[in-house]
Amino acid sequence: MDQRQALAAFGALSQETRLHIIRMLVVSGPDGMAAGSIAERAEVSPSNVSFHLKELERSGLITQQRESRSIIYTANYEALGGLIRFLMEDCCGGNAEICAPAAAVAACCAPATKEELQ
Amino acid sequence: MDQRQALAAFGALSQETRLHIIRMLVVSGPDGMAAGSIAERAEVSPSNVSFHLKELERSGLITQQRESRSIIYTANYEALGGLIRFLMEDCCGGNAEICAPAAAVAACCAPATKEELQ
DNA sequence: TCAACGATTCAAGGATTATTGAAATATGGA
DNA sequence: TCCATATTTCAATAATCCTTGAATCGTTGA
Repeated sequence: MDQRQALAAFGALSQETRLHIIRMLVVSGPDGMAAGSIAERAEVSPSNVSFHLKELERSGLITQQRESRSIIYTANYEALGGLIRFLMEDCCGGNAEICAPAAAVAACCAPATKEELQ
Repeated sequence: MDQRQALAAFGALSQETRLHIIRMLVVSGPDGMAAGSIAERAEVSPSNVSFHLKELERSGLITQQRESRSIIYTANYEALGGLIRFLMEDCCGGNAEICAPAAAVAACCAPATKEELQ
């Protein structure tokens, strides 16, 4: 993830509806969610959700794929991980005081595999 | 860090000049930087840097303190760490696939202390 | 082919954010 | 007190973003 992508991703996450959408999509995993379901659960109009989904896709945080009549949106785990990494390394310079507590949090809920730790 | 603060922080980081400022302030550490020095190194006008510094302060990512004629701005390490934590836990639900690689990065450059790992 | 469904696009309007330069404020020293 | 320095505030303009509802597009099944 380069700076250009990070700026777009930060902008995407700075809006309440979009942050809500990202959360839902992370929870729903690889199956993703149809635009209509997202609109319903986020309680926004179809055209409004479409606007925000486009913004999120532009930032690379989600991807779409058509499935019959529906369009299924899925969180891009790699991009989200890349953004966290950008925030830690590129933005905060790997500063221990900033990153160590965050790393501790991650270590608690999801220990990294050997491969990932190399 | 609650959602309201996180939204403001993401918005603050979504602008090139402000991201640049945060980077500089993280590097300069507890000593911080005077508004004038920031403006000079970021190559923006004093009034423009003042606008962005106010925005960053409003988001909680930096703090200010007057030192004689200068106003010194300092990165708020706690807030930055809190934002990373928010991104991992609240936004990404502690998802292993997303958080583990990021945790690995942090583990490389700045191992957490025993206390932080508890 | 036609109607219904799921979703996007478009245009208009309002709201927020960014930039600029001039004026104002606060501080310290002569 | 007066001037210079460091910075902010203000007003005006430009640019971007958000919301809304109507129109459009692609897909499916009758």
